[in-house]
Amino acid sequence: MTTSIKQTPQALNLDHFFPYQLSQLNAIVSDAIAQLYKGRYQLAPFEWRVLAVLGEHKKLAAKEIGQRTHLEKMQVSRAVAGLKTAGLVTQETDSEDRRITRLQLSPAGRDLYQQIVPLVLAREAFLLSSLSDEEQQLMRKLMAKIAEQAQQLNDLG
Amino acid sequence: MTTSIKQTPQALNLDHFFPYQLSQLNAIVSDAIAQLYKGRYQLAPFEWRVLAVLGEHKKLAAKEIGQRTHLEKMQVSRAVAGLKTAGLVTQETDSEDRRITRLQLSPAGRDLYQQIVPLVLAREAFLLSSLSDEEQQLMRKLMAKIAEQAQQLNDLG
DNA sequence: TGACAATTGTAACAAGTGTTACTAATATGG
DNA sequence: CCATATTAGTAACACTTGTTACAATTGTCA
Repeated sequence: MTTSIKQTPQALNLDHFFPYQLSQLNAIVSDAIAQLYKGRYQLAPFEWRVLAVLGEHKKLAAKEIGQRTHLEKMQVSRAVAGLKTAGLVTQETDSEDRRITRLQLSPAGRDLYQQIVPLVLAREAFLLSSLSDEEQQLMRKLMAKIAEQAQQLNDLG
Repeated sequence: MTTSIKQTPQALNLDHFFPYQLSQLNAIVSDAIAQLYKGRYQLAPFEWRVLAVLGEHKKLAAKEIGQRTHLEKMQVSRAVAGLKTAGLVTQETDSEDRRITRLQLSPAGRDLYQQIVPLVLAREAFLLSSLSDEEQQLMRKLMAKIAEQAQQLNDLG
């Protein structure tokens, strides 16, 4: 729209550069959430994500987990390995297609999930608590708009 | 504010979880920018960031670069090593304090900087182009608010 | 001064992540 | 059916990143 061509030599100030601001925000928000599962429950970020989807859906195949978490299958494999070692998930091969392994939370995993989820949601609420409901709505809307633009660029290669 | 205590078992849906949305947005926005310096100029993300601050300020110490880019000193060291190998920065030890090495862009580095900056700023503009000026202002304001909340959490440990 | 602490930057190692290759199982199609 | 292709998941390798330890230089205070 407003593609005004400037003659002045363009300068870049990182602190005012949107993608940089975004990555900084993401870093501290991620840290704020990671605190909850890292120290207390010894989970890695990907493990936490896998645990989260297994909490909502029981008996998922590894591939399905990957789709829901947007993780590569290898990342899922490693996260599952960690969670199995910790005794948080159980694995059984599908009886109809033995290539597939069905995963679900163990009782311990479910306990942990039910402990963490309220903490995590409370943090999310705290993070957003200085925004009004309208502002929260708007924030998500604006994020979606920007995501759409970025996706366009990435789709080109 | 609206901290209503719910009795219903809380559920977590990743796709509606704000920190997750944020990390997804950051990922695609980062990719959209990285395209510009990765393929064409063979720069790593940290190298690009170091280049960016050296473009605005000449003759910085490695430590100062770290402060401005929010990178660890080791990350700076490696980025600088890469940039030196590529002939984009020059290094000389400070005459007053020989622990310090003063860094600045080489002519080639400055050329590259001046090529990349317009591209990068144009992408930033495109990313934000579906937002009105007011929305852009608001977006930054909301991001700052959330960052403040998150920082609070992280400062506690 | 001169011994000890602090600072700057890098090297060396550990840990994590991505990429490719592979095994096991199932689908396809001549 | 049997050879080939495809799919699910993992192992093995290379590469990146983080952590710790260190050498070199300067500051500090008895």
